[in-house]
Amino acid sequence: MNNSLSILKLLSDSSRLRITLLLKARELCVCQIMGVLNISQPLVSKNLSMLRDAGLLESRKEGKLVFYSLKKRLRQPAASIIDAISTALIKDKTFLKDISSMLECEEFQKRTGKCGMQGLKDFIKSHNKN
Amino acid sequence: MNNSLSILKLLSDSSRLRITLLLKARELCVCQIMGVLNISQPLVSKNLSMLRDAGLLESRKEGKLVFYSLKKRLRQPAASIIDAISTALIKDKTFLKDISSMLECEEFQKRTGKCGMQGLKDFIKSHNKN
DNA sequence: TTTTAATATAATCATATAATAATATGATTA
DNA sequence: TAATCATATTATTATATGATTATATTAAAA
Repeated sequence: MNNSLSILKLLSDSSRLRITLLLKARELCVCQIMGVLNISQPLVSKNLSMLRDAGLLESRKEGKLVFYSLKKRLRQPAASIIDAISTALIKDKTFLKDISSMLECEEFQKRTGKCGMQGLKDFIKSHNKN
Repeated sequence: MNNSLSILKLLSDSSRLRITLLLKARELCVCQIMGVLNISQPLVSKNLSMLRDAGLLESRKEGKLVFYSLKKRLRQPAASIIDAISTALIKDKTFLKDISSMLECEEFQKRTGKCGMQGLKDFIKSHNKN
């Protein structure tokens, strides 16, 4: 029961749930996540390591960057819970905005060729105003 | 997203998850729940009203007693999350013990003919020692 | 080899929440 | 009607947790 409880507790936080749903769609590095969610870097790092410690995420280093992704084969009940939520949130406003911001991020990075935390944040901010 | 988050937060508490799983199996009154889980009456009442306010439970009065049960047709993602967890916990030690205590409660109440909070607690306590 | 960029960790603060104790309400029974 | 039982609510305390600031680490670039 403790395992189920800790999964539920992890996902019951807004930042961690949004991160989880983003990483279900695509592998992302820390700076991309903070750009998309517009939350501080330490908070992103802390939440990522909590999710990784619980066995939900895996990570790989690429130079300065650390890329995180949702594990392909999760244990139960994590797999079913995440499926249920992502199904329920398919048309959720916050989720759709996050995904949209993520795609904009990618485009931005292809153009600039680097992660660019501050530039990324500014980019997202100006994008969200429209 | 807020709805999903509040469901997750509600179920991420040990007492509330155990109550939810019990009520998935059977309708119970407040005193039965406190007897089975061995937690205080105010805590049971508070958690029950939180779960009911979130739309997970329904209740009916019968004299002094208030019986609670899990709604038959829950909304998503609550329905799928609860299904996932109860499936994952089918052989969970705590869950099985709770179910077993619940059945003992029933038998006790059939014999005595009343809810008998204190007697119930003592009964469960002595039962758990064996 | 100094910088700078990206990430992680530590310390702190503020808020939220679980749990308990005390009290109130409402319904049955003596 | 007084007493008791079952439940609900309120107040309070203790703990947990989210968020921020500051600092450390690691790697690339100047």
